[in-house]
Amino acid sequence: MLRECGLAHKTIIFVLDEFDLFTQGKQRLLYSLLDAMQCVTSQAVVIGVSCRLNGWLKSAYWVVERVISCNVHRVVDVLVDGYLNLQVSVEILNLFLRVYAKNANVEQCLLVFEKMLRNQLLPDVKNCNRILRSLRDRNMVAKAREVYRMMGEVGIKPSIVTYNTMLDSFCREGEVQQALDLLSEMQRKERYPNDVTYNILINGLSKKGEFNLARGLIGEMLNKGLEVSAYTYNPLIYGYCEKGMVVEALGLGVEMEIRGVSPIVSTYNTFIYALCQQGRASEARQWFSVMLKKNLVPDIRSYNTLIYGYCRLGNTNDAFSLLHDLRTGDIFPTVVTYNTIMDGLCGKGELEDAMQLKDEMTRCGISPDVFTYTILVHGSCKAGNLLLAKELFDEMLHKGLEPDSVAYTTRIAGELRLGDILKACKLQEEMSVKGFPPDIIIYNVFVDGIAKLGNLEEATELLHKMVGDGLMPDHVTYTSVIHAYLEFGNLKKARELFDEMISKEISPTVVTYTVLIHAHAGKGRLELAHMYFSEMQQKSILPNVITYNALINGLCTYRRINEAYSYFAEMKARGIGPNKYTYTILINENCDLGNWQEVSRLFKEMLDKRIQPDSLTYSAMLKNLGKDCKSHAIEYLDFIILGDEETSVIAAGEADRAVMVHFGFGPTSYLGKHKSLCAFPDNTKLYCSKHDFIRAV
DNA sequence: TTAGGGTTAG
Repeated sequence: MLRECGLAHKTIIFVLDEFDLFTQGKQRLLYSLLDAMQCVTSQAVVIGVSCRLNGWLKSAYWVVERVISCNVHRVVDVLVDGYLNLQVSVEILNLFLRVYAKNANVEQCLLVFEKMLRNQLLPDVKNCNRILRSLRDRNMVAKAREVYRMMGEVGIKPSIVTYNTMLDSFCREGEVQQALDLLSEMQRKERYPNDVTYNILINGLSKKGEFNLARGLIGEMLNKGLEVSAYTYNPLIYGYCEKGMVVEALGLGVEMEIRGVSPIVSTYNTFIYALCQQGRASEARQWFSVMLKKNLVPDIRSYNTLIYGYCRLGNTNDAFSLLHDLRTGDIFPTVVTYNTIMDGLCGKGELEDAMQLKDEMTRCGISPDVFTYTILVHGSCKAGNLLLAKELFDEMLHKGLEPDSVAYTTRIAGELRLGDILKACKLQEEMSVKGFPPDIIIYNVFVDGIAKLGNLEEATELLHKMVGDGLMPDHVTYTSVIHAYLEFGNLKKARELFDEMISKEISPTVVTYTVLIHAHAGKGRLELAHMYFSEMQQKSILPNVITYNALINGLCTYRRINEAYSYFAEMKARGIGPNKYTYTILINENCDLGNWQEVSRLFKEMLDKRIQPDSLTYSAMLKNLGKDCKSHAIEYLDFIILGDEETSVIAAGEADRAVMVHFGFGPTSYLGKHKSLCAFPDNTKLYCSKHDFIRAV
């Protein structure tokens, strides 16, 4: 049964018989023995080792796991001191290394490793690799290098796994050159790289943006007849996507298929994420379908990513329908799923719906986390409901959730928006105490907040003072102050700050140029606006839809509509899609000019492009209608409303207000079921579906 | 390899 097998000083070593070990009674005995002996004497140690030849390691592993879970670490000392047969000691110590590595206890791993080496006991290379992997996962590359060196010194021959782990460590640190050096060393030692080696290097190179070198390695793999898999292509695809090079990424997808390499779920998830980030949710959805056609099962990440894509576009309806889809499958939504939709709702100003979703997730057993609260605090601030923001922040604290720097920053930005600089400063001090020293973002929040409140000099001072905290103002800091000066009408001072920014070699961005163009064009300084517009392009800073809108708006304001139209054409030609702002600006101008046919054409064009007009678009169209005409429109509205159960609650007399209430609700479904909306003074008709019309009015 | 904080337009 229980055999005493060695007694030295106060140390007792027992060996358990395999048969007994697996009976429940014996397991209990072992536990109580461990407990008891630990209480009686700290040096009392139990090691159960099955001495049967078949499967003895498994049983011993089981015992070592228990010994470790009972914190009887001193067993190691007994073993290295040589109380047991050397061979058995090494085997058991290897088990300790294995269990410690499995428990991610790097400190104990290193301790055992070093003790073994000091006593000329050589650990198995597999366990050395386990230690190296733990160190890699903790980004302890220097220590990993030391272990690797010690292995060499005592003559533990590295395996291919050793090399691959070290290569991965170097790559994760961004030390691709060191990785390549090690590759040469491998080849010198005739340790030939395998597919994993190449995959790791391709990953490292892709992260550095060295796409051509990475692609070259794929070529090398093929030449050597090594297996090229999705794990080879994924890092490269991910690297391209991260740089926004979706065309190249998708091209690699095609290349994979040609070479007979099957993409896996994560490959498609990468495509989906990249497309969603660029606002191309419909294309992302197509990849989702491709995945299904290939009998691959989308995971929660696929769903979360696509939901994110829809939310980015403000399309929360499709996001909700995906939430429903995944529930009907075997996949369960996570806190990320809910947070994503809640952020989408907040972005549209639908705070109440977001709050409801918070209740719903709680009912489903998913606890709101710091992200959830930050999203809602941000949403409440945006909606101007600072009281709710405070309540939510406090609720987060009461639940024992620790706000991180993002949560604090969000709250501070809210206080500043409402003008409470003192409260903002207090929160910032609290943040510092909690170990979040001011970063560039918190400075930018203060600079922008203070500037927007009209304290321009104070903001400028803060911009110059942050250097004292070791933080350099960046393009956002300068853009904020420049923007504030422009808004308060001091164009000259704004231009001076812009020059200062350039002289400090802080590169302006499209946002910087856009605020300058917007202000100058809006104030009739069209030549300067044009100057900035061409200057940015000389610097390869590409204008976006907002830049064009700023220009078009200025040109319209100063009745230079032909030039406005030529920019309108230019942006389309450059693939920059006009949005609801662009159309509203042009519709507004054409209404002022009485070009009703053009208004009608523009309105139809935007609906055709599935761009949802909002209250300002409709106000622009309705503002110049004669009273008769307006009442005609409202009569028509009544006619439609009366036939519609859902909206019939709106009293006919309140139709005008109802118009405003229903503006901007959800996506327009322009189904081509035309009905006339209203007639302009020259009898031009505006057409849209009944559905749109109700939304509009 | 999915979610949150800072600068832009009607």
